Amino acid sequence: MPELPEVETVRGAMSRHLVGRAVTAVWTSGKKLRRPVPRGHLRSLVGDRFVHARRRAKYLLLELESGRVLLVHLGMTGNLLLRQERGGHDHMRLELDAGPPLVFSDPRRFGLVDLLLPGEVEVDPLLAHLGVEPLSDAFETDYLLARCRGRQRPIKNLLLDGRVVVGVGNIYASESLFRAGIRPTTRACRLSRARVERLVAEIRGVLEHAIRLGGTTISDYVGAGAGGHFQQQLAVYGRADDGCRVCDAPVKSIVQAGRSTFYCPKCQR
DNA sequence: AACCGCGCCTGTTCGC
DNA sequence: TGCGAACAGGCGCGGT
Repeated sequence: MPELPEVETVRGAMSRHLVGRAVTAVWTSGKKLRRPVPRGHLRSLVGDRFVHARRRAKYLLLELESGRVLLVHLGMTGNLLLRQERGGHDHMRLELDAGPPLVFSDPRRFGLVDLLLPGEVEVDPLLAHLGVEPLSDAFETDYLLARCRGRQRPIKNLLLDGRVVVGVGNIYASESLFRAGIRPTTRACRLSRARVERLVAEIRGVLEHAIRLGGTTISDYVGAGAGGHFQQQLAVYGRADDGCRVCDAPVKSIVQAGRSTFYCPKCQR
C-alpha cells in the first residue's frame, strides 16, 4: 500500500524518466476508478509535454507544458510506471514520443486519474483541505501540539487524519509511534510537549528512512523501479505475536477506527 | 465540532 | 483439496 515514501519514490522516477516526454496517443480502460477516468478529456493530452513531477500528500501532480495537471492517486494497489507490456489491470496508457508508455495500473481500483485545467489544482476539493506535509518546516512541535489540544481521540487516529498531517498511512503511524515509545491508544490531548516533539522527529525520521530505501514493498504493491526495501525495517507493523525487536515482548495487534494497529506493550507506554 | 463507521474494490489468506 | 469468508486499507462521506 503506497504511503508517502512510495509515492515519493514514484515521483522521483517520473521526474527522471517522464519529464520532457510528449504524449502521442492515449488509451483508457473505461473502467471506473475512485472517480470516472475522463476519457475524452485525457485524449486532449496528445501533443502536450510533461514539464514537472510534483507530489502533494499522496497525490502525484504531473504538470504539462499547457499548464494542465495530470492528477494521479495510487490508492491501495495502484502503480504508475513506464512499461511496454500490457497488463490486465491497466486503466490508462499514454504513448510517448520516446521510450515506453506511461501506464497506470490498479487491480482494486481505489486509485484516481484526472486531468485538471490550469488553476484547478488550488481549488480542487480533494487537494484544498489537506493538512501539512510531514517533511516540511510547517510540521513541528508547536503545530502538532496545537492540533492535539482538546482532542480526545487516540493519537494514532489523529495521525491518520489528513486534515492534520498528510502522507502518514497505517504502516508509518504504527512505526513512528513505536519509535517514539508512545502507545497508539493514548489520547492526543494527554501527550506532553516533550513526547509530541519526539513524535514529530520520529515521523520525519521514519519517512525519510523509508524514502532512502525506496519505500515499503508489501503484499501486492510493487513500486516503480527496483521496488522498496523498507519492509525488512518494520519494527511492529504486521508482526503480531512476534517478538519486539528491542525487548522481545510479543507485539500486540488491535483495531482502532477500523484499522489494524501494532505496538509493543512494553516499549510503548 | 469531533469522531467513527461505512462503502468502494479484488487478490490473498484463512478456516472449515 | 476446495470452497466461501475474512481481510487488507486510502479516502470521502454520512451519521451520531
